Amino acid sequence: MEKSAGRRHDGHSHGDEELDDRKAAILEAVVTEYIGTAQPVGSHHVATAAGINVSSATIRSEMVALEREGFLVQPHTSAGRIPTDKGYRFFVDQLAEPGSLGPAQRQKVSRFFDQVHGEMEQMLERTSGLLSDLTSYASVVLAPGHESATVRSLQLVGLGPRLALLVVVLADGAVEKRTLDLAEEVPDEVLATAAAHVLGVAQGHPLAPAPAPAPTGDHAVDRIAGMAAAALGELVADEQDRVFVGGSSRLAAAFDAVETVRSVLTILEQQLVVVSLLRDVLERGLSVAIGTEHGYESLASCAVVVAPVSVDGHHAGAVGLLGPTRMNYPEALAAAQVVGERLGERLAGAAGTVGVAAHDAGPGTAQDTAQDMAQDTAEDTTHGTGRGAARGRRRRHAGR
Amino acid sequence: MEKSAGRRHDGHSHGDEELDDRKAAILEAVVTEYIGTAQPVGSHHVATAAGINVSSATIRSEMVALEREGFLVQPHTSAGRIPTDKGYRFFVDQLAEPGSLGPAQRQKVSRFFDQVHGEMEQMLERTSGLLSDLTSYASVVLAPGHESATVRSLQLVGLGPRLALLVVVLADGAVEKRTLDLAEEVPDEVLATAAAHVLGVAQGHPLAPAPAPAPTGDHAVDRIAGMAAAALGELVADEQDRVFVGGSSRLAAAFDAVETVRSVLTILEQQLVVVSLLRDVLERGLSVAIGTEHGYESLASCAVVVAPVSVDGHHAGAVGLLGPTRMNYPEALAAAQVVGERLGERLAGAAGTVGVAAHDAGPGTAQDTAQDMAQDTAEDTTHGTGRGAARGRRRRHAGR
DNA sequence: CCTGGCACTCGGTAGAATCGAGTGCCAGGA
DNA sequence: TCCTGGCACTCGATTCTACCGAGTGCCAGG
Repeated sequence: MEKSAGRRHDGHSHGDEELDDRKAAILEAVVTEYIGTAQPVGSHHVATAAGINVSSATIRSEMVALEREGFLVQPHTSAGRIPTDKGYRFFVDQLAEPGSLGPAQRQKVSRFFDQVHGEMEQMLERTSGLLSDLTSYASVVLAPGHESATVRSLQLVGLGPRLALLVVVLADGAVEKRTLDLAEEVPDEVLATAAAHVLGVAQGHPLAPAPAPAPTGDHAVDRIAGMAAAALGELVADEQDRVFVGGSSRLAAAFDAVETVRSVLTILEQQLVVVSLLRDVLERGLSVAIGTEHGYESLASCAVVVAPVSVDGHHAGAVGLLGPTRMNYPEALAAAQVVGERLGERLAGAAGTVGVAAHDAGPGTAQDTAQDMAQDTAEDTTHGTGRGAARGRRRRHAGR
Repeated sequence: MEKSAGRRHDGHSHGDEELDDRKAAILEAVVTEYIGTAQPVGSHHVATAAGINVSSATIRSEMVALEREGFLVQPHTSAGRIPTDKGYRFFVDQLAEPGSLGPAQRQKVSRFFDQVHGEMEQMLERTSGLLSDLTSYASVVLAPGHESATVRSLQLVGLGPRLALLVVVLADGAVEKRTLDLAEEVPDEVLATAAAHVLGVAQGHPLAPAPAPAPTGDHAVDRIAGMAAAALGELVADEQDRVFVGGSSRLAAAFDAVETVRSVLTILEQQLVVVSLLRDVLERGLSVAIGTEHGYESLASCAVVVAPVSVDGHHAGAVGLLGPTRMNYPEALAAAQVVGERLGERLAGAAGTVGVAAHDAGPGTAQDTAQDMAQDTAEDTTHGTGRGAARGRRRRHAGR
């Protein structure tokens, strides 16, 4: 082992190695084939792939090199090759064509966003269903936090003799609530006065821990106002990250080991984990995390595709896809990208000026929108690492 | 086949047949063993089971009869027996001892309900996690509908120039909201007036389609009031059934065929189906639906255990468990029963007088509560059919 | 009516044989 | 120097056989 005559065009060998065109083509063929069939790919298959014009023997020797460099592995001697995580990574960064959605899918998306209605929670939930439908992978939608949304309205509603509900409406349309145990009977007028008082302090500011309410003369009012103010603070801690998971049944189809399915489902159930997973990946500027690139052991056989949802320029949540490492990256990336974008537009519209979009837009309109979207996708899709990945490289075998 | 000398003590033979004690004991042994091991049970195993004092040969002949009558099946000749759905049904109705939770589990429940806090959605979600933890099955919590809850407060909050949010607070503490596209700019005062106007009509009544608001003089107010009233009607249709599913990863452990897992997960994702499933089962007065007893093909290998959640005497939602037909019925029934009851109490408390329970109740208190609960369970648990199932029958092998 | 005994069934396991996809290597040729 | 066809070899998957043993149905005797 460690044959001395290593074939490196490049001096350094950490991570983002270069591969000559032929190796790259072979790697691409292997990945593509394996994604499709889930079977180890042999040299012969690669030789017959489009765009490759060398014999299987040559391919074999190249494969040996690719294996030595960590892009491929053999499950056992005398079997075909399987891509490693590193192999997938190279594929995603350097090889995969942007890939746009098929027309049917594009139409699905357009139709969805034309027709979806209802409040944010419902919309996000359905969006996750859409993503999962488009791709056949499990999907995750991370709701935008309300960190920056300011308080628009605040109300105290009496529910029982000693029970009241604090209802806060934020500028982005979110409604938060919290029951307050008043400990003694409080007349409605006091509730109203206290609410008005707290609103005076909080209005226009984002939800934040306990903005101290200035004391009035009235003891009862002050007490209630204090409680409400404290509850405001708890609200922000309480319900900040909401996650919507869709299509978890797809996981069962994607993995054949029932144990894998179980462990992945377990992760998906822990919303905290899902949130930090998506956050981590996004923060590192990635849109794809393959295998062990994120830190979660039980997701070692999974890949995660994430796309940000931006409303008016700044990040507000994210959409993600969770599938096997042998997922169809181009498609998944395109789907996440498009849905994330459209969702962002939609959210901006809802909170801003446009309001609920016209239902039943005619087929003509839908068509146009789909066209725009296809454009966007083909041009803008940037998938890959944040570390200045070379873009627009290579485009062999032009004709599929 | 169709041996003429059928051994029926009883004349009629539809559904709820009687079994003599020995057959019943054998059936019970088979079910118990199979639930534990998931392996076909042979006559020898049954013979060594507690409470059975006949030879394996005798058991074999009894088993033949049980098979002929449809309580057992053989996967193939020369294998042990497996209970049929009918076998499980008999077991649940006639044989299974009520079964209470173990002390550790009881404590878990008590602790949970002592500590849980936050708003209803969050509580229900966690409750479903609790149930699933207790039993290792997937759990479903059906949120109480707001059909009977009356409107307490109604507010229109301006979000943008032509956008407002209708916020309705119901007497049970639920908050419903809906964005309204106002089509033109409307000053806040008009929104407030319109809201007050609609509230005058709707307050104290349950949410219902379009309670027509009487016209005032002001055209703008009337227009907004009309929109708000219409939105009220849509609210009731929109968000009526909320379902919380927990522990779906348990399904992967319960079934070994990945295809089964997939199809069950698919069902769980369709909330409508889950809702009507639980409803159906409850309506038929059952607390258990085994195999094909409910109509859903893809759940043929599942059993569903349901317990009602009643708040102040009337039904308000339900809790359910979904597992393989070879589930541990006594335990599942007890868990669902207890959690359903406690959840009901808790909900009644939240909407009524008690308010948020004291946190950090000392171990003494928790202990007492657990005791009460155990009592309740042992005495009251009625699991079985609505068709006047004979209760308190049979109790062989007293000493376990 | 129960029981021990007996012949029989048949799924599951183990081992041997076979198949074939795929490999590594090498000598010959462009 | 690099590619290619050829060849021996590996080894998982498949098939076949034998065999074990859990479990059965049946029957004669208690």
